[in-house]
Amino acid sequence: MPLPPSRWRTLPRSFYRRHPTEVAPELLNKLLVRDDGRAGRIVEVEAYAGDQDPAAHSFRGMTPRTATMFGECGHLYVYFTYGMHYCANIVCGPDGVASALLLRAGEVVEGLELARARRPASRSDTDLASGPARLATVLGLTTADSGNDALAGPYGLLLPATPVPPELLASGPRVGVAGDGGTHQYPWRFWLAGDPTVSKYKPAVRKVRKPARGSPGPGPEEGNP
DNA sequence: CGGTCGATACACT
DNA sequence: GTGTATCGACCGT
Repeated sequence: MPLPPSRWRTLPRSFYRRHPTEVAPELLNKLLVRDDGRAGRIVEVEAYAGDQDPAAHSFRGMTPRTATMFGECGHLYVYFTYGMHYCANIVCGPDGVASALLLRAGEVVEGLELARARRPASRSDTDLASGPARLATVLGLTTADSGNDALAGPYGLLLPATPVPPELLASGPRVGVAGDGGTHQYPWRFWLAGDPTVSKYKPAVRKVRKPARGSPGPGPEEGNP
C-alpha cells in the first residue's frame, strides 16, 4: 500500500541549500513519491554546479528554460531533450547560485502497474527507471512540472528506510557530458554500487558529423577500420 | 550481454 | 543552423 500524503515526511529545504556534490550522496536511497501512488527510490544522481560548471544549463546565464534553476532550491527543473525525452532535476545550492541534481535512475517501489504502463518497452522492472528520461517517464514528470516545488503539492521526499552503507556509495564522471578537462572530468555522478537499477554507463562521445554522400570523406585517420 | 544508429523538437547562437 | 545531461530497435555474440 502506498504511504498516504498525510504521512509523507519531506526533507527540510535547508537540506538542498548546499553545494550539489554535498547533497547528492545524501539523496541516494531516498524516495521520490507522488500522490497517485507512484514512488521511486533514487539510486543515481549527477551534480551540475552553477556558473562554475560548463556542463550545467545555468552556465551561460539565465534563459526562459533555465529560470527555475536560478530560483528557490527544492524545486523541480525539468527539461526536454533529443526531441522526445524529459529529464528531471532538483534545484539545490545556496540562494543565488543556480545548481541542480539530475535524477538519473531509480527503482520503482510503488505504483508498479502504472509505471509499467508508462513504459511498455521496458524489458524488466529493473529497467523501468534505469536512466534519466526513463525515470521522468515512469514518474510522469514533464516540463509542465518544471518550477513546481518538489517539497509540496503532489510530490514529496521521504526519509530512507535504511541509511546508505558507506561502502555502497560510488562516484565517477558524468554521463553524456562531452569535453575534456575541468569539471567535465569531475566525479560528479553518484550512485549505489551494485544496484541493478543504476543506468548503464556510456561515456560521452564527441559528435562527428556524418559526411555528405558523394563527398570525399576524411582521410585515413586513427580509428578507421 | 554489448555495439551501432536513427529518431525528433526544442533552446540557443 | 547546430547540438543535445537519451532511448530503443536491431543485430551479433
